[in-house]
Amino acid sequence: MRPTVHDIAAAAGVSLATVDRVLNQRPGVRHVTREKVETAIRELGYVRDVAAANLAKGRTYPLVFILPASDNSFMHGLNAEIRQAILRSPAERTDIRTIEVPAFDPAALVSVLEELSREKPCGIAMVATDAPEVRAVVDRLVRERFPIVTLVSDLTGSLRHHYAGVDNIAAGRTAARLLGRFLGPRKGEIAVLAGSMLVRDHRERLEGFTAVMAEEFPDFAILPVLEGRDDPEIAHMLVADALSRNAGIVGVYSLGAGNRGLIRALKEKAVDRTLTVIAHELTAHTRAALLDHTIDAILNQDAGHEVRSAVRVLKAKADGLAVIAAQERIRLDIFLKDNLP
Amino acid sequence: MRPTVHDIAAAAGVSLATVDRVLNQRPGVRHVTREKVETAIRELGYVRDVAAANLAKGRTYPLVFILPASDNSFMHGLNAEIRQAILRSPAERTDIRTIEVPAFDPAALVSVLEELSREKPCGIAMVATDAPEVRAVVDRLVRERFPIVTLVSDLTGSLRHHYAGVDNIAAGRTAARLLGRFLGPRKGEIAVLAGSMLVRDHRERLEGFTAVMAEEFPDFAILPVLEGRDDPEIAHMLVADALSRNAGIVGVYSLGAGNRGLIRALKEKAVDRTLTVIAHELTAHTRAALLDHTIDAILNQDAGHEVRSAVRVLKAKADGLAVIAAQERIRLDIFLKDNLP
DNA sequence: GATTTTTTGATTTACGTACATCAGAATTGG
DNA sequence: CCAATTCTGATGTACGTAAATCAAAAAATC
Repeated sequence: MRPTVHDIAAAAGVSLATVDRVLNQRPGVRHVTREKVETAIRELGYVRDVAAANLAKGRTYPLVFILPASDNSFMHGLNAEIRQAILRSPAERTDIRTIEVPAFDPAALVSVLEELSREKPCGIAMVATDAPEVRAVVDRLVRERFPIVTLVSDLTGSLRHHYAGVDNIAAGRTAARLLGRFLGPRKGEIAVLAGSMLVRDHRERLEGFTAVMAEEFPDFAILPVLEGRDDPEIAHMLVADALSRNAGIVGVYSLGAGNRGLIRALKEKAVDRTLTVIAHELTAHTRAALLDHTIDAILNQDAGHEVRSAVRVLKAKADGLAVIAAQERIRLDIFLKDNLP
Repeated sequence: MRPTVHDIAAAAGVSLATVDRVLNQRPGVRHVTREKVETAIRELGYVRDVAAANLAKGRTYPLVFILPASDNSFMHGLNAEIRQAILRSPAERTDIRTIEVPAFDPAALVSVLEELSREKPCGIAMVATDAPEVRAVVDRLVRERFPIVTLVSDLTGSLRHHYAGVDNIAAGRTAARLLGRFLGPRKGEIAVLAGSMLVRDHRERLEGFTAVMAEEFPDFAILPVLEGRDDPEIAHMLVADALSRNAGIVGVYSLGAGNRGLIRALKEKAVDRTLTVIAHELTAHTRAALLDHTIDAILNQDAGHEVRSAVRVLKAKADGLAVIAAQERIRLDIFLKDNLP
């Protein structure tokens, strides 16, 4: 049986009230007495029963998710997963709210964070825009003991407690190796379609991708990056144009969103040649394209896992508890035609 | 605020005691009264606060994990993860025990299950040996309302509530596509190293593998399966022998354990030729081999996820609650050199 | 209609913790 | 040594549920 407050009161030779004062850092305990209690806590290995404590306190965990107002299927999926988490709120004692901020707008993000610092939710999950001024506020909030996790996109060198997202450099490297190996001895050019080089995840994917291509598959030439702004129309235009003008393209890496346009361009322009294509994010469109061999592999991050992980981590941090690191690691999913969920 | 028992008592116009009788299916409630209460429960959307209930009941979840006594690194890892889960028991109110049974021995498994049916744990997780007599007991236990999940290896056509493991046919298919694509236009023979064809997971992996090879990469000839009994020594001998005698081998698929022996054989015999190798299970050895290019890809199932998922599912089933299906799906991890954890 | 049986209500205690109150003890300052 | 202050103990209530007891009411049986 795990020890209770009564046990530590008895062991320390003090009353329940004193134990309570120590546990909840209330004033009015002499230093020596506090030490006695803390010793007993350590020796008996007492850990507060969080469920009982939450029941007594009527505690809920007010959490805020800050998301960019981006209209792409990944963000829609992320939103949907947050709604699912909200549906589970009663059982998990969470109270989740989302705030939308303009995408790629550090100032907007900063002002939202400033405002939240007054409101005092017990945790913040944010899709970070990677800018120094954002890092500054985040670091300040962390020092003020706000649990903060970054979601999907991390904040370079900040003090955030946790990052619930994939390692995008590793993702880019993986894409490069898959593409290089799939292409084998063929030579040629490789087109890269990104959303915007202003986004950290895209920059990192590209960085990992070019690094491995250069190190291990130097026979391929990487064409200048096409920036599709995560928009299917623009992506379609850019890719169709590139394919028309350049017969030497043997591979495509799409590291952002807007894959609907990419797929359309591939179907129009690449019927005759065999192109190897790797894309990010599993959606209805990319799934269909994988099944009909338009795409060869899909790299994916599971938004549901990311949201659930963020919630678990924030709750744990709010209670000062440890997390299971392996459980909270967000994995890069690699989907081929054969292992689709 | 979510409704409590008091609210449904008031709404149904009955006393707390009656509500309690209905909720905990105690006798002594007239049919009409029970219906009134159940209507109120539905209309108010009442859901029992599991934490409070467990506190009141002093409930713990006695769980049993039945594992084969196999001496390979995957099973050691699985055991280690169960020990981790046992360390978390106090916080999770679980009470986990493991039972070892001889591997591939349906009779032993059946007798353990029979015994457990008397002991009445609140859930059973088992690495199933796929035999009709095992299925028969499992189905009987499920009908007697025992929560049962299969772990790592499933039980064909049984009524088990859940399978916490990967889809091994999909794993084999994925291995085939990776191997086929990595090999590209090269032709040649492919060696397959398995543990034993008596194990369902190995059979399924092979089935998936040969299916995709035949459909999509018919230019490769698959050599007769080498059965290494998951033993590094035997594996080493078999693979070394195959490589010596057959210069046409271009690829190797290792779908079982004993990869230490495989790796040794590859380093001895395949220095001169470029072999493409795909193996299962990420261990210290396979990881090192992936990093030094002896192995090209590793397929993996995360034992930690499997154990935690099994525990979550069993607890939920014991309480008659729903699980988050997407969360409990065990994914096939594909590791290249670049996305190792 | 009286009796037995079944159903229902009212009340209490408990789980482990939080939090508040008040009285009494120990300590400190003068 | 007394007063003021600081600490500590004792006690009670609460959270939402479980489980038990006993009395009272309702229904079923004869």
